[in-house]
Amino acid sequence: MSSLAKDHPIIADILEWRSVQKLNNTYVSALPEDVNPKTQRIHTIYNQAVAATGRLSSNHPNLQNIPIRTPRGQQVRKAFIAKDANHVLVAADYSQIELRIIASLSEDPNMLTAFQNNEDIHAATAARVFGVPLGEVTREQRSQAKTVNFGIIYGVSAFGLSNQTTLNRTEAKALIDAYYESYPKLREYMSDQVNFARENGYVATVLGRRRYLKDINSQNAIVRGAAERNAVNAPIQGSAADIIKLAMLRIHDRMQQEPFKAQMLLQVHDELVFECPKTELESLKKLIKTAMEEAYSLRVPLTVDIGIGDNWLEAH
DNA sequence: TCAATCACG
DNA sequence: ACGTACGTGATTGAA
Repeated sequence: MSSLAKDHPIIADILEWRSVQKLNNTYVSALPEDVNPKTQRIHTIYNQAVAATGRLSSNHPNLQNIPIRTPRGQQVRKAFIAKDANHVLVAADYSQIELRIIASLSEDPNMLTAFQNNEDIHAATAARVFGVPLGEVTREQRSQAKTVNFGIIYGVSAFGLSNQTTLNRTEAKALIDAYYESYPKLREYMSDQVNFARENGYVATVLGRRRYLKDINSQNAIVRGAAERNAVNAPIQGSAADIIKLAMLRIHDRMQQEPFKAQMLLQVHDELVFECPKTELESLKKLIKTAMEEAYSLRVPLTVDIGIGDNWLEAH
């Protein structure tokens, strides 16, 4: 709760101490213990049947939550390096895959147009909800639109949005209302998902994987509300998981065929990390980008950003 | 053993 | 009037 930081200097000090403590105890001190003496590498375990949406999860150690957001955290990520000077790390991540999926599934014309025109979706959303030209969107407006875009996927309320922003509850409600005015078919799609779940007891991803929602007709409004948010979120998060898994299979197949010496090392929900001999770099990049972008056809393009580096931080 | 906290998407 | 943003895993300290 950084909101109290201005009330007394000790608040900021405590928060900083906790953050340093977290980074040290969870990563800096712990990860060296996980280095396999034989391979001199850290090996994680990917679980295919843990997450309710169909995502992978990672443990022993979790390599899907390596820090990146703060400068100290970035120093941790920098420690993940290619095996020698002849190799680099390649990081390939889907751009806005969950919003593209909701645009495609809802068939909302305005959101489809934004992605088909390859617009900055958060700026485009801000322009619509605040009724200003795209070029006049302020940093603050884009930031608020971004928060709503993500919140929508989770089923945020005006209360939740007001806690997440500087907006009060009335302003947050106005923003959410303006959002649904801008993307009218989103609301329709979301209520269709909830109704489907009420009648069938489950929702499904693009590949047909189901999440059963036993509480969707609960008498308890709190429990029912959570299930309703799951009904909206699970097909989106789960379809993204389906799509990256298809991409991983295609990439693996093609790497075998060629064959490439490069290795697929990590999956972090919308990102794949590879270790690649520098000699293979250009052809591998092309393979990855094509396979990921063509893994599954939606009503909008899927786009993938690829970065290269001696370490995982630089590869972003 | 469990809840709180915080790291990630 | 009610409570109130999805999915994970690791660490910590109280019960």
